[in-house]
Amino acid sequence: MTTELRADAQRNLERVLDAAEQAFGASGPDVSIDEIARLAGVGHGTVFRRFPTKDDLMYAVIERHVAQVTTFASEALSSDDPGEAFFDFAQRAAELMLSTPGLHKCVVHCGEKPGAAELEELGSKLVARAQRAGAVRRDIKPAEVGPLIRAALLAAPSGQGRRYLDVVLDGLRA
Amino acid sequence: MTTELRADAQRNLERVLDAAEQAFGASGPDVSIDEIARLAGVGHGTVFRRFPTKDDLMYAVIERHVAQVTTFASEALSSDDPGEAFFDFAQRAAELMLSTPGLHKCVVHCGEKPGAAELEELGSKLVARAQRAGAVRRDIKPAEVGPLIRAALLAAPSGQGRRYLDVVLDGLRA
DNA sequence: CCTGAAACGGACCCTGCAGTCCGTTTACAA
DNA sequence: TTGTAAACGGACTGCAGGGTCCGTTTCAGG
Repeated sequence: MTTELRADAQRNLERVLDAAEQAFGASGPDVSIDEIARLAGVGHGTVFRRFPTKDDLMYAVIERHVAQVTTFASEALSSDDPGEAFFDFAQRAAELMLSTPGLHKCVVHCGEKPGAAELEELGSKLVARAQRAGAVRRDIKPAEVGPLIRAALLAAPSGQGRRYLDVVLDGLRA
Repeated sequence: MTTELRADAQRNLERVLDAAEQAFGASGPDVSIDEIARLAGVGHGTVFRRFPTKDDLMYAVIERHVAQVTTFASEALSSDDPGEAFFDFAQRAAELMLSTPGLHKCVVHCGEKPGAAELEELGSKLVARAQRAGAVRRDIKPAEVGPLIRAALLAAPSGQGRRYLDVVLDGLRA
């Protein structure tokens, strides 16, 4: 990819992103940059050189996860059972979310979407297809599905995420 | 009630509570005490004399609302259609929550429950009764219902709260 | 090596906010 | 009216966290 960077810079960039992912994922948007820098074994000036703003760093971390979920979505789209594809996708995406509870709060904090245009589109297709197939209720817009699921997982008191998700998914069925 | 207070103190106490309710209700737990004091037309020292800690103030505000919801619950318990009672109650409670979106975040912030023991109990009865009557799915614990509904409303992008609630309530039906 | 540019990291600045203190004001009772 | 205890409110403190600066270190090409 972008390898216009000096070797040490590249290395530190990765360390910072890893640390940030871990920290934000565990504790949400309120972790301090100092904490992240400490985790990364780096001065906090170094963090700010790469990401002029705390929010920029958060965006970057979220983008990584969004990319992951996006591949889930495109895989699901290649399945030929629309209903099953949708619910399986939701399951997998939720799984990922459950492993990094703090990131939800970050997403909320960011007025949503860093680089989610593509995911948005794939997701919409996925939902629309499932609705056409009669597997998902019609009175809901594709864009609302994500927030709803995220909300359920957010409120789930650790360990209960699965059951909360089930309730919401059942609520989405036609 | 507690009228061991000088007249002006009593008056200011109410102003502070009103202002805090409005501020927390609108913007969540991050509003500053200064802002609340300003809204109440009071020095912020006055706020701290009554509520030694910001969290204490938040508790007080939440307690008010909890009391309100508790009366809803006890009214619902006196109805003789368990299913309808439950879903009506949820509707009314949600209505109240929707009018003060920031308060949810406060509740989350407070590690839950300030004075919710009674509500907890009434709510549990309400849910259990509805489950016995076959109106609500059995694989959910009464204590989980509140958080689930709160979550859906939290994630709803203003105006959509109603639809989100419907999804969750449908998910709860047997 | 040697050298210049790039990267480093911690000292530093600044803002915002929770919580304290104390001199002044106000309610109320005698 | 007046004395006093309660209440007031704003100045002040301490701290945490975001963001900047710059002297020092490290990489990489010649």
